[in-house]
Amino acid sequence: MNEDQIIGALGALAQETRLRILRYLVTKGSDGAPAGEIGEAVSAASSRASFHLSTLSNAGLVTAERKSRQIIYRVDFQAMGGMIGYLIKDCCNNHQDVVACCQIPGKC
Amino acid sequence: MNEDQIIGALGALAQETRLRILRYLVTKGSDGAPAGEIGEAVSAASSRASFHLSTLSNAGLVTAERKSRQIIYRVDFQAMGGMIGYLIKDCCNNHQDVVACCQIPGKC
DNA sequence: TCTATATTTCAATAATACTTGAGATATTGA
DNA sequence: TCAATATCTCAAGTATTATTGAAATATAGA
Repeated sequence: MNEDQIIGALGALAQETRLRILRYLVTKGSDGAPAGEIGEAVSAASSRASFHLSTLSNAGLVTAERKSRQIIYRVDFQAMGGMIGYLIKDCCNNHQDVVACCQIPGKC
Repeated sequence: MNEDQIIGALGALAQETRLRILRYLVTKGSDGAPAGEIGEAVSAASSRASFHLSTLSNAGLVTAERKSRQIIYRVDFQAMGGMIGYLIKDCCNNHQDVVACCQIPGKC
């Protein structure tokens, strides 16, 4: 992941509706969820949900797969891991305070 | 860390100049660096550096301490860890693909 | 083919964020 | 107190992003 991708991914998550969409999709795991259900879950009209879903998709954090009339969105956990790994390693240089927060359950 | 704080922190990092400032400050560790030096390091005029530094500071990701005429900025590694820990735990629910990226050196 | 469903795209508007340069504030030392 | 240094604040202009509702596209089934 390069700097532009990281900035895109961080920017994609730095928005209330999109962060909620991502968290909702995390609960759905590999099943994912269709756009309509996602919009309802985060109380967003269809065009608004679509806009935010494509922002997340452009940032590479979610995938989209058409299944008949619906489009199923899923979290790309590898991409999330890539972004978070970049923050820990490249950005924070594995600083012990950061690593501790990420490894010790209940800490931070 | 609550949702608003996370969004603030993510938004603060989702900008080229600020991400570079943070990375520069990481290399400076607990010594930190004064605003002028930071601005020079990222090729930003003083008012621009000041704007981005206060954005990072408002987000809680860096601290500011006046030392005579200079203001020394430092990364708040605990805050960085808090943000990253939130992403791993609360947001991604400790999904194995995410955790693997963060723990296995060289992975992702 | 017609109709209903699911989602996206578009245009207009509103809200936020970024950059620039000028001027203000804080601190130090002569 | 005065001048120099370091940084911040402000206002104006520009750019980017978000919201809304209407219209377009894609798919499925009668």
